[in-house]
Amino acid sequence: MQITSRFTVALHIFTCVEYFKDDHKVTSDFLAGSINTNPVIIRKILTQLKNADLITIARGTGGITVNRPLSEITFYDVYRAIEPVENGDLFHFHESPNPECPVGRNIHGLLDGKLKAAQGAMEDELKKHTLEDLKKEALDLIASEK
Amino acid sequence: MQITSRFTVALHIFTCVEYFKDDHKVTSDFLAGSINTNPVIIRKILTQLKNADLITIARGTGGITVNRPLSEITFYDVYRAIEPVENGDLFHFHESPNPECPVGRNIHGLLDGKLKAAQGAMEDELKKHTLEDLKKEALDLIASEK
DNA sequence: ATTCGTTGTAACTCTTGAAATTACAGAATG
DNA sequence: CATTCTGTAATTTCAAGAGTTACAACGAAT
Repeated sequence: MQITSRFTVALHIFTCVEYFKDDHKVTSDFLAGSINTNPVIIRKILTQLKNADLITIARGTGGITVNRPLSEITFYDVYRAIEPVENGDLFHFHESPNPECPVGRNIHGLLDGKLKAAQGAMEDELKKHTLEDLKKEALDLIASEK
Repeated sequence: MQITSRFTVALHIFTCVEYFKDDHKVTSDFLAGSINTNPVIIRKILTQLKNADLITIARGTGGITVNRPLSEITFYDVYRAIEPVENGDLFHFHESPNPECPVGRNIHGLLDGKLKAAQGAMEDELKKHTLEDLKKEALDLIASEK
């Protein structure tokens, strides 16, 4: 199983908002065009980002405002906003090992810490990158195209 | 989305094999009892572990042999054997961003490295633990129960 | 050689979740 | 109040995990 593409879509959204905010009104329709998906998908993701207090959305007129300086929003913040995964666990444990088996009743205790550590390592890596980095790199990369 | 429980089941299997090998014949039925699932599920996972050359399975008589010293099998080896995830990518990227959009045609280049790094951090953490560690900790923990 | 206990696998169901789509009500602005 | 968006419900499609049944293939013991 993979982590949903809504996460990369969310990062794509932020990049578009920054890149286009002075030239176009950035609506869900506009974003859907760049990302090549359905506007409703975009709106659902925007709602998640809004619920996480990362952005503000203007109704009627349309338009997205980022609530914090880009340098203070990490990939992890976006990841958490998007992944409503069951109590945040990356690894899905088999539900009901047999408590009458010595291995079965201890397997959780044996593995939980290690799995959490692996998940934590991934998340810490996501914390290293901010939307500010992403914006800068995007501008550089697009500039170098020409 | 979460990583399939087949991974924790696989680790459970290895622990059982080591813990019970002198007392019981460890068959897929026996394992299914400890893990509390269906024997066919176990057999499918065993087949994956066999294909990864981690174990040998005796037909007819039943029984599982680990092919390498436990200290030379890491959690990552088991993870790779179990997760047949599309070209090994943890993060699922949205398929077809618009190539006519400057952001759309560059988003992959911008994110791929960072996502790989995050995945790599998680995998490196899994590489730190071997089945030998798991066996020892299991024996300790079960001994401390009494 | 036959029987018996296992494994290997196909086929099917059930459930869940992502993604996409349609439709329309609600809100803001000119 | 008309226009332009967002918010959201309802529905469909698709893929994958997990579980189950059924049975063929295999190996060892008697």
